Amino acid sequence: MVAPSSAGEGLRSSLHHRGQRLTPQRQRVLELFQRTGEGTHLSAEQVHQRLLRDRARVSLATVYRTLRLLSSMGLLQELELPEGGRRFELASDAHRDHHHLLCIRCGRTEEFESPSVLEAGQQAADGRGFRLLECVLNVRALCPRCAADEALHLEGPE
Amino acid sequence: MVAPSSAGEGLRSSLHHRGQRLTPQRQRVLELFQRTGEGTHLSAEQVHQRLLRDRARVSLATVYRTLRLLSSMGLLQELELPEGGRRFELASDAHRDHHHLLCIRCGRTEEFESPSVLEAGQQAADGRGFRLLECVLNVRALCPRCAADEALHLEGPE
DNA sequence: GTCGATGCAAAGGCTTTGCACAGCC
DNA sequence: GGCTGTGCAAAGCCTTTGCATCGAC
Repeated sequence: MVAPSSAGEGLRSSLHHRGQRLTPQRQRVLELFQRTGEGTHLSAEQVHQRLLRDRARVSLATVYRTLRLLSSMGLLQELELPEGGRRFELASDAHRDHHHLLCIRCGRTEEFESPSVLEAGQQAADGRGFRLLECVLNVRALCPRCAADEALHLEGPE
Repeated sequence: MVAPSSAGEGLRSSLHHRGQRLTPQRQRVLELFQRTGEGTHLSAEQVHQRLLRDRARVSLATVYRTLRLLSSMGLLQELELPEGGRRFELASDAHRDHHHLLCIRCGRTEEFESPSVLEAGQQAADGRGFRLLECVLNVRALCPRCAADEALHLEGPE
C-alpha cells in the first residue's frame, strides 16, 4: 500500500482523542483536500466523484459523514455560498482571513485576502466577548461581463 | 410610518416592467419584511407562518416563488448562514455593509456594521472590475458562554 | 377576455439514517 | 474480538414544478 502521509498521522491521533478511528476513507477525503490545495471548494458530490476517479472505494454516505466529521474537528470548513450549494474546503489559519468575490449572475468566484477585514471581525468579536474562529467576507457583485449584460437588458428600476 | 400603499406602488411598477403582476400575496410578503425591519432573517417557512397568522391566504409554494422573485428584483436578499438554512431579509443600501457575528455552537447571531469592511470589499471589487452589490462579513465565533463551556469540557460528544 | 399567478400535491435534489457486515485497534 | 465505520437503500428535509383554476390588468 501507499505510505500514509503525515496527514494520516495527525488525523489518526486527532481521531483517537475522540475515541474514533482512522479509516482509509477518512484519510482519502482529507488527502484529497490537501492535494487540491486551500482555495478549492468541493461539494460532497464532487469529493465522491474525485475519490472514485482515484479508484478509492467510498460511498457517498460516507463522504457526507466524513465531511461532517472533519468539519467538526476543524480540519475542514463549510463555505457559505448560497448560490452554489454546500461546499467544503481545507481549514487553515491562513483562512481565518479568507474572502470571496462572487458574481451572483454567472457564479464566477474570486478569492482575496484583507487584513483590515480580519481586524474588523476581531473587533466585533472582542467587543461582545466572542472568541473569533473565522472571518469570511462574501462580496456579492456582478463581474464585468454580467454587469454589461445587465446594463443592456434592464430598464432602470428606481 | 410606512404607508402600506407606497410599497405596493413601487412593487407594482417594478413588476410591470417585467411583464408581471402585483398580487396580494406578493404585496404581503414584501410588507412583512418591511414591517419586521431590516435586521430580520426569515426562512420561507417562517414567512409562511407569519402570513397565515396575519390571516393572509398564501401557500408555501407561493412563498417560495415570491421570495425568489423579490430576490431577483433586488428587493430581498438571501443570507449565507449555513448553520441555519436558507434565510431572506430586506435588501437596502444600508445592508450593503451588513455583518454577522455567529456563534457556531449555539447559533446566537449578532449584527454589526463596519465601514472598513465595506471599503475592503469595494476595493476588491473595483480591482477586478466587479460591480459591488453587497458585502457580507460572517464572523464565525464562540459566544462567551459557549467559549466557557468549551474551555471546561474541552471535548465531548455533541 | 387574456395571460400570468396561485394552490395543491407530487416530484426533485440533497443529505441523513437504519441495519447488517467489514475492518481498525 | 470488541466496537466503530462502511455501504446500501430507504427515509427525511426543503424546494421546485405540473396542472387546473383564479384573478390582475
